[in-house]
Amino acid sequence: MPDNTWTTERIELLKQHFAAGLSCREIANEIGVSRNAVIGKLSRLSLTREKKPMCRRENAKPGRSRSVPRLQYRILRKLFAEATPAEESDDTIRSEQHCSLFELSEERCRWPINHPGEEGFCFCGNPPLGGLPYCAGHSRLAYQPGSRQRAARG
DNA sequence: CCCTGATTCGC
DNA sequence: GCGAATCAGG
Repeated sequence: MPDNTWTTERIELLKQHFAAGLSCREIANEIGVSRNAVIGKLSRLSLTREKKPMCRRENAKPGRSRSVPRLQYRILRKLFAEATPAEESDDTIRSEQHCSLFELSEERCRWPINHPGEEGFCFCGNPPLGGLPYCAGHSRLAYQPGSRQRAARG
């Protein structure tokens, strides 16, 4: 399907879906392109939604709002994600001896796998380094300054 | 954290 | 012209 980009047919679909009130995500999913592609094309066609999906710079409240740090937090998150692509993750570390909370011992790595409360939640269980609660790989992970426990294994 | 639309900028 | 990256907000 992805032969040519923005054939007249696709532009037609774009306009129709846009007129139908579909979100850019849905339009993109329907046509088979990325969301940014849809938005970019719409902007190029001067078809931006000038309605009120949200107002830019509407925050006129003094004091009660602290929406500044989130922006930087988002950027930092992406920066770390890029700066640490091949970093050792708990997914990379082979933990063949997963154990539950009650099966933990001094001989088992206490690194959590998956999110607490989740169905697959357990612990690494690998043999730890001397004096440390984690195995070699997870001890290294624990010391990573920027990477908190990104235990999301997918 | 997720999402949205809008703009920028390298290709 | 295209769209990923980024920005700006909910």
